[in-house]
Amino acid sequence: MTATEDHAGGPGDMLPGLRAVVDDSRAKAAATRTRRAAEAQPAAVDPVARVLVDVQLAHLDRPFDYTVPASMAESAVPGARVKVRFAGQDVDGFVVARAAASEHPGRLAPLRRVVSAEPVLTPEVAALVAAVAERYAGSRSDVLRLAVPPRHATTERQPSPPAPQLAADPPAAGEAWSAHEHAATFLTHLASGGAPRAVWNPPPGADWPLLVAHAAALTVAGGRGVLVCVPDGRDVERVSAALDSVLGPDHHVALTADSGPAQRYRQFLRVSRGAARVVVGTRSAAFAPVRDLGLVVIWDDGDDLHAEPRAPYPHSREVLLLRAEQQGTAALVGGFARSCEADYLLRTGWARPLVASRDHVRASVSVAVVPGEDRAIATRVPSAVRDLVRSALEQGPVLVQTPRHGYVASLACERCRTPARCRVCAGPLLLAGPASPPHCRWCGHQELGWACSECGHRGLRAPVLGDARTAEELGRMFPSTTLRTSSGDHVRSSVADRPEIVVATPGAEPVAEGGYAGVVLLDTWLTLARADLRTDEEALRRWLGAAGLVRPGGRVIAVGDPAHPALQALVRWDPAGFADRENDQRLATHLPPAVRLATVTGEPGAVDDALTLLAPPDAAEVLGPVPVEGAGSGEVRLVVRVPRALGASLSHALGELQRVRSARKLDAVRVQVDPPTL
DNA sequence: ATGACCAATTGA
DNA sequence: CAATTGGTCATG
Repeated sequence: MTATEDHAGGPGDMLPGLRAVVDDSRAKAAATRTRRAAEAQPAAVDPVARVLVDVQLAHLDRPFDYTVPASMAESAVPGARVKVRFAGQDVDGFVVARAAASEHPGRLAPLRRVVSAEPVLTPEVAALVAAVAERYAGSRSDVLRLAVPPRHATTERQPSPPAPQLAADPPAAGEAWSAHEHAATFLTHLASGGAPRAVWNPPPGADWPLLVAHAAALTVAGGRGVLVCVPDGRDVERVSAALDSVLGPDHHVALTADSGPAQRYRQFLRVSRGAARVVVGTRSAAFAPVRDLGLVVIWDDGDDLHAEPRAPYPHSREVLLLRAEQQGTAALVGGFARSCEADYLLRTGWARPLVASRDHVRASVSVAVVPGEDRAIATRVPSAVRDLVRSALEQGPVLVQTPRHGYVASLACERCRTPARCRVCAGPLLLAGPASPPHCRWCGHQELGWACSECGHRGLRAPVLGDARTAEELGRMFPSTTLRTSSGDHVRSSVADRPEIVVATPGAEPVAEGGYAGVVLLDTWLTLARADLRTDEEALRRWLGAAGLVRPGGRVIAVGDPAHPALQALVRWDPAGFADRENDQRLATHLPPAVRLATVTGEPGAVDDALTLLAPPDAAEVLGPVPVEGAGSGEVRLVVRVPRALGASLSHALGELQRVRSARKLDAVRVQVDPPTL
């Protein structure tokens, strides 16, 4: 409507209803004019907003300046979500800072809209996101997606109830930690606001969630916040319960992937608003905006669940260590096992060991290894194991750990034991389930009418079986004992203190109230049979994880080769010595963590371009490109490694590669720094 | 990415 | 000589 039309007829000519509409539209037009004017008018104080725009392109991964309209002066705070015009499009972004002036020589565009004045990206987390992006040669926008959960407007409108008052007297942490040498020093520093850093290996049977809760309570009593990262939801539950028992209810939040968007955002806001000072969660929690962070804890850092599967694939341990460094916090890198990376922290002097004395460990558990009996005998349970189970059942529950289905080695002829091989490619045959035909592990060919190449027999046997068959076998051996299984999609979180047998796959072991009277580790040779860099480290981690659930004075028995170094480390309960020796080997063979290693994967042409663009440090070793293993993707992979001290320059070179590649519109390649497997 | 801009190339 | 295409550059 134009001004002329506006005044075309007198108001008296109009019907009352129509007149109201016109008045209303006039008022709206006026309001629009004033709003436009206000927008054109920049804010009186700090009229420049530095904005991180959510754009995928690597070379645009830096802040851009916008003017802050006066109307947004109060709401466009650092950390707020905004919409801005960028390269002709409306894109999302975060305000990372406000400034009095801009370095940018051209005209600045105004912020389009403040989506929410809630400061969800704190300066500390923004700095962490930048460091993680740099470390993993990724973009900040990718890391931001991992760090800040999606907004939930309804939830945001609700206030976050503050945590109740702390009990005046936090329970004695020193007593809980008394089995550990040097614990008093560590805890004293922690309580007084210091930043002690430790690699922590509790003795078998230790109630580690309770120890974490005590360390957290000391930190909170000293006026600082705590962040705990654990591998999975069950561990979150355990630590959560321990925190409730030590701190009282409502002092912490639990962040897990499987809560819905509203619940997730509510918990996030409780943290960012300072209503809760302690956070426990799975890997995404590593970015939680805990106020005045004083302590970071990672439990079982060797578990591959800590490795983020989305670009740029950061590992919780590295995120937390970067954070401890940036924010000057204390750190606890804990687990029954000691990862090579944790051992490296001790070698460089970055952290100190926090472990129980040998005497205490010896008194806590006895571990034995027995060789497997003749495989022709149709049982996997040697008599020594049977005896241990029988006597342990008189005291309480018994845990039996059995390798997963996925680890089943090749099938063999039922009669002559000749390994069954694929007729197409001679790969090993596997059984996916009881009803499906055997298939080849290499080419996937389904073998319908298999017959043994040696004797012509048509029956197959699996030399090693999954948890269901193990349970069956044990059921026949102990017919009057209750038998439970925990694996795959029916994971049990705990079992009562009753004489029963619990068969579980690695990582799915239930906790026993009061601990297991006995722990049995079956088929250890199978876990060791995988061909991977970390096979031995991973095998020992799994065994220690199960054996750690034993009660003080309980017994552990493993079936396998007593001469194997990993099993010897188990018998001596020596995660430290094992990690140390393993790291010596890594050093000699130029493998992580002694070196920093990265891969570049993609189409052959794209990887070729990347290779010419990459300017790695002089000492870098470039291997490949070689075709990626696994059925015909056609992709190739480049491996680049440098001495550990040059890790940062390698990361930087790879980041630069991605920026140049993206600016020149070359085909994408996937860069992975510290890939968990190779 | 997307759009702007410039230069070289093509067609009448 | 204009129209078209391809490359480079910036994005606030």
